Amino acid sequence: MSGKNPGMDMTTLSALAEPNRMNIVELLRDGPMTVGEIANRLGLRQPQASKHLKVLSDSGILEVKAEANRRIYKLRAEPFQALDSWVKSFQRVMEDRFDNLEDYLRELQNKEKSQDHSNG
Amino acid sequence: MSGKNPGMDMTTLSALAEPNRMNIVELLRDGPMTVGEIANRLGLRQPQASKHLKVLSDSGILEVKAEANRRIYKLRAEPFQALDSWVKSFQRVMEDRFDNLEDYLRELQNKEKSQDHSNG
DNA sequence: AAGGAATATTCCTGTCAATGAATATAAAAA
DNA sequence: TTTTTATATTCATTGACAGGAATATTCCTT
Repeated sequence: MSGKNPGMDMTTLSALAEPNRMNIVELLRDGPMTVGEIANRLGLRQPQASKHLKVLSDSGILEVKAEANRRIYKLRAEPFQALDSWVKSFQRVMEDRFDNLEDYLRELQNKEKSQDHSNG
Repeated sequence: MSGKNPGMDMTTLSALAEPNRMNIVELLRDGPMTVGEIANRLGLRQPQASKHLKVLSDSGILEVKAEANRRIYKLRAEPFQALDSWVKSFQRVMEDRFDNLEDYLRELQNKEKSQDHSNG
């Protein structure tokens, strides 16, 4: 219960941290697209495209709609919202304590003195 | 020149897409911290901590301040701003074409007809 | 029903990156 | 100057994961 909440879903990040997958995500800005179209536009082989799309779907970044033979992939809003709030929470923190570095240095100095080994 | 701008720096993402590094970043919400303190609090060995900190620094997520013996690491605002604008650009796009899926389906149908192989 | 198109899955292989252990470097303390 | 503290770096090992090739599956077309 002592919330050590990582907050951000790691699968989202690791899914995006791969060039081809990032390219897919960027491509899908243009709207929903079939596997074949994605593979063509990005110069990927169909199986690799499918694999990357699976990773992206599993992580919740994309969703699929089966249309007969085709599978149409499109972006999902949720993970981007999650990323957004995560980033914002950091921006807030950084505004506050923007440069407590000097405070921290003084803390360090004090600790030194409190555990002072010199015989005074 | 034909701007195929990935926009988002991949090193930022891949740096964050590793649990220990994410933990470090989360920990540094509390403010700047030395290597030893980070290692202790996260139960990491010092060398591993240093290595992860190097990755985070190289990617621009952290910056170091050398203070005598110690190295004090702290968060940098810039990569979070970059992430923020990247995410926002997506949110805008998704608001617009939120569900052009049906449009796309009709496009598909049309293409089928235009490249119709039946003898008319 | 047969053939073909679109997509997914499996298996293998190579590569990269995280880990552990040991060691190097730098500064502080004695 | 020797020792100790704090941190970085090197090297070898290992595990995860992306790519390639082949194949399975599903649906459409004829």
